Amino acid sequence: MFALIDASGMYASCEKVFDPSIRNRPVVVLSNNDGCIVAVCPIAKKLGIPKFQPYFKLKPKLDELGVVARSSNYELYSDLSQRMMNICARFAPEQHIYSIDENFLSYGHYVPKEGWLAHGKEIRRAVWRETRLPVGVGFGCTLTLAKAANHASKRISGYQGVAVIASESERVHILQNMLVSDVWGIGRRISKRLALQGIDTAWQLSKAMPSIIKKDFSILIAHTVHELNGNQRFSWDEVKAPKKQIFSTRSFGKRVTSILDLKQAIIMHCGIASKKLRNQNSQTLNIIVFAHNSIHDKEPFFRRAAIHQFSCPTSDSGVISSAAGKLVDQIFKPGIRFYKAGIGLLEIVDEKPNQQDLFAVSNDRPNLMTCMDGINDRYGRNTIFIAGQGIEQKFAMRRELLSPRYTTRLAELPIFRCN
DNA sequence: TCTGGGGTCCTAGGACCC
DNA sequence: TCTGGGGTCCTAGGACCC
Repeated sequence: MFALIDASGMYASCEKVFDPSIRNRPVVVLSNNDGCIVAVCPIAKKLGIPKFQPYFKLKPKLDELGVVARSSNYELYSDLSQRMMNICARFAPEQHIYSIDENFLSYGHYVPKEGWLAHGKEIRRAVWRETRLPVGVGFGCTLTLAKAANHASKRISGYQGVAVIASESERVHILQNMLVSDVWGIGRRISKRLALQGIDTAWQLSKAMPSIIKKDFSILIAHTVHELNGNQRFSWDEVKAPKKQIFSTRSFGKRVTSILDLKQAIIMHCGIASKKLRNQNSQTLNIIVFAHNSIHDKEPFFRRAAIHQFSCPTSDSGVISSAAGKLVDQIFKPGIRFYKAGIGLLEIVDEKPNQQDLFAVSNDRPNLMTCMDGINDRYGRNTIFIAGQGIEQKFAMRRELLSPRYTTRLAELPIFRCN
């Protein structure tokens, strides 16, 4: 059995934890640079506020409806996320953290003596008691069914936060009440094409012939059909597998026109991406650096990218940054108002501690990296960093509606007055 | 005044090779 | 009468996720 646990409207819920004054109000959270709405609390959802729309376009409507908007406060969300993940991990032998607000649990053949429903309720209670985050819990014998049950736990009436697919009747009931576009792995495009074949619900998709689905769509969608029928195709090891590519990209708070600013941004991304690389015990054989202006600006679209191949695999922030810095010289063009830049590590390999190569000399300093990661894990990201990323970044993102970092900064601790 | 997210994986098609 | 291979690498774009 697998479980999928996720926090509903995670970012918006986090904002409510330490600010009682907005608990009963509609709240939305914005993406980087206050660009788009990326999280909507249940009250705002009922008002019909859509996700992934530019904030400035919706602002008049939000003001009219009295919706509270907040900038993304990642420091707060990642801290609460860690607490939530730690609590969930207590309930099963294995956990996979799928995103900041979602995690899978794998139970193997274990069956809780209180039953799955009671077990799910206990997880929900524990997370609520210890973090004040509302979570949905779904159980199923495949990852896709666990996802479906999780969806049902929040969207189908009668479940109140916990849904279990352990019997045929429950499977049928949930899949029949679920749109095909809500199935894990079925997005907007595919569901439109499925609709042309008369497939509108998850149940109808589960009844389709996998061989025909494979021919008309892809092997992945055919796997999904099997998974909906309780036949596992997406394995635990696969979802836990290390990433094959790692990207770090961001739009700037204001347009960047100087090569120094662009270099600082790129080197900052190298720090973020190489840390992710080390966290999964991998190394990379190459790096791509890219930057472009905005399609919304008046100038013609400009985008350039450059790739560097390393002579031997590396995960050293310094080695990666210095290669990236040279690539910036290749892609920079004076006069371009850069809107976004980033890097990608494209060819990722497993770390081999004692790899011998007579001709390629590694410049990696694993001890230094371990030390740097240790300090940053303990004292917070960017306690120490590669100097090339600059100390005061002029292009830093706009976050005009930022709430305090209640749980990670002493100076920003919440204070409640009792009368 | 101006403003438009971030990440991962896959595939089709072009360019090139023999 | 009509017909023409097979492989690798790279890139842009599509699709999905949250």
